[in-house]
Amino acid sequence: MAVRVSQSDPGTAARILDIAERLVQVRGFNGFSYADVAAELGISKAALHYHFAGKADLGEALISRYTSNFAEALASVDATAADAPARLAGYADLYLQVLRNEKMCLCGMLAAEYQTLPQPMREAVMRFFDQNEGWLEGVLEQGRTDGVLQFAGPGRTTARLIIGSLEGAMLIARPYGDDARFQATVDSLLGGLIRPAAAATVA
Amino acid sequence: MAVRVSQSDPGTAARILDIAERLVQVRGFNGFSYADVAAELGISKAALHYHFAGKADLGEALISRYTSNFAEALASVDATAADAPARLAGYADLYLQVLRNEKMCLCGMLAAEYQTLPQPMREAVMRFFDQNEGWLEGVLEQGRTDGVLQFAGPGRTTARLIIGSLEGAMLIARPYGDDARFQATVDSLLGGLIRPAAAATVA
DNA sequence: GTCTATAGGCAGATAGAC
DNA sequence: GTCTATCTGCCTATAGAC
Repeated sequence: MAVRVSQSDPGTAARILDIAERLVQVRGFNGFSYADVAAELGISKAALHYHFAGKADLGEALISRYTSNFAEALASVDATAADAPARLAGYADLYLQVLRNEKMCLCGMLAAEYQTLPQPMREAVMRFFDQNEGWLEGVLEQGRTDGVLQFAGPGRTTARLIIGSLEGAMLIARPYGDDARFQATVDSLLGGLIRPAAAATVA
Repeated sequence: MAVRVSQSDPGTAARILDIAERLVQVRGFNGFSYADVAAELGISKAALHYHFAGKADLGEALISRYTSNFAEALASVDATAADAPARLAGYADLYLQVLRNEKMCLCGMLAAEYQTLPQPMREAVMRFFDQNEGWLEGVLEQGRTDGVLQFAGPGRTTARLIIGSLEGAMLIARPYGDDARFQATVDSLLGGLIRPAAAATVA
């Protein structure tokens, strides 16, 4: 009694989030229901409401966890990629992995449905993109300073171009079920940012 | 009696399409209902079913008309823009006009909801993107031949980059309600395609 | 072409037993 | 924590009168 968890069973809550996350990434927030999650998890709809009072709460939790997980992935790229070009490639690879599972980026999907989302979810979606912009801006400016990247204007603008291009490339590649189409688009985009002289160094 | 229209009243059908189109572009295909359209048009839901038997039929008609209208807009750009750079700018401006009305591209929105769409709508969505790719490819290859555009690889790949980047930039700019953000992204994208020397004088 | 009325189903959510 | 049962509301769609 002295020591106890302050929340509901993390195992079940996490499993709910896993299922709901995939459903949103495939079908959208307006394209899945509590019944879908309940059926897949093998519990009742009412039990879901115990863990997440309403769909809006579930949605907030989804974005929050997704953003945290993405931050970890970015830290991992920082830790393993040697220079800015490699970090950009690692960033694009995060998107490719999502597309390979026939999913859309969670927040890209929610951006499409933005006008139908409750306010807390809206704010959380924007925070995700803000986080991505900030990380990319840092990589881009560092790369330019190091002389391995080339682009005009502020890094923030090119960061936004990269995010938008990757989200849009995912959006369109998914109907065609064509990962190669996505990869070719990415190569074309990032190829224009890498200084030719430095390109050989990347291997 | 000898002469009569072969279809339902085009006026009402067109008005239904106008309202439904905007609703889909703002809220998504899974985010609006017959009741929304009926209320806005001031008729009953049952009357809608007279013009469009089911939601799927309405959806097909929406994409079909949107694709036709877009083709006309592309022809207009061809007719008014003097060279490839101007045509690319005109193309991007079509997207900006949509974003200004706080809407997403109809087919960009439907691409997000792709997995929930009936098969005929899926095919129509892809045809829209195919049309865009074809037009852009022509503009790009012509511009490269004329020495006013520069890009590596096949025109088709850069065409896909442009479509994806514009769709993605719209997708993300809309939550922020920031047209300038979109425009800056577009400038950054297209700026990399225009040959510096050729921008001022040709040959 | 448009209406009212309604069918039949699924949505998100709650009450209360266990 | 999970259940069954149920509520209320909205959804797409249809029947039949006008």
